[in-house]
Amino acid sequence: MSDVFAALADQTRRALLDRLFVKNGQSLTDLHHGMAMSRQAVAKHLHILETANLVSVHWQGREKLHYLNPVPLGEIVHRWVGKFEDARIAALTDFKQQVESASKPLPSDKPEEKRHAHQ
Amino acid sequence: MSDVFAALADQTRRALLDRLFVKNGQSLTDLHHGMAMSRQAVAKHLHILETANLVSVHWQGREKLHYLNPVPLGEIVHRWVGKFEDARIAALTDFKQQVESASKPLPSDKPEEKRHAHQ
DNA sequence: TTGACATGCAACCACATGGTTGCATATAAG
DNA sequence: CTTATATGCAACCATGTGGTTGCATGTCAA
Repeated sequence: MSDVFAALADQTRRALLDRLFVKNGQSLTDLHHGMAMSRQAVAKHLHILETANLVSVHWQGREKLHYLNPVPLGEIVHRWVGKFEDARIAALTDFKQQVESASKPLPSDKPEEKRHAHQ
Repeated sequence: MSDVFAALADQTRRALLDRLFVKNGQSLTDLHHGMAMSRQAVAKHLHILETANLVSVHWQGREKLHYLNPVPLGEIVHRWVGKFEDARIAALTDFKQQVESASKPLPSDKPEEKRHAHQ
């Protein structure tokens, strides 16, 4: 779970996933091509994606082909994000209720970055 | 974008979001209560969530109340998950095509963790 | 068999991250 | 006014992370 989010937190790894979107089943050398870092750095990123189960691997002779694995994202993230999605409307309503019941005028209809006297 | 994923990559921060999910609009002290770390550590985490726009803030006297902001999650993550979702079927098809065109028998109908002679 | 190619492993390094403590400041309460 | 409360800021520290380089190993092609 943390693995998936952590894997996605890196720009390079998202770029690798993007490249696999465009063309699935690429080797390390393929994916390294055009990247501004060493092959080993790319290999490390791919291993992280593999561990997070976002990429599956298939050996073919001396080449290790990388494939997108969309399943864990669909399962795990959807469940998490879904939770918040459901709360989307409720959150706004709750905010109004809570702030109004605290007898303070509403500065906006959404909890924005209203800086107070502090800092 | 990276901010959102990075913010979610930490267990403590997800726990904080969970607590705000249960009860929205809590102060730092509220959220610190029961956590096995210093108040300042919690404050740092909250600031990261604030920066990632996952939490909005509203000052009320000397209290800083924290509110869930589900919008960026909905927008950014959904877009990414959707991308994977769309590629779900395509990935399987692509894999079959590519492996078969490489004149190798298909070991399974999905690119699983088939370990080869390596390692 | 020999050489080129694709990958893996390990040591190392700079910087980011998550945590601490101490102290300062603003607000509420007596 | 004084004191307690809620938060912020800054220095500091251990560990994790993203990158490097060098070398070893497995596989394909002459």
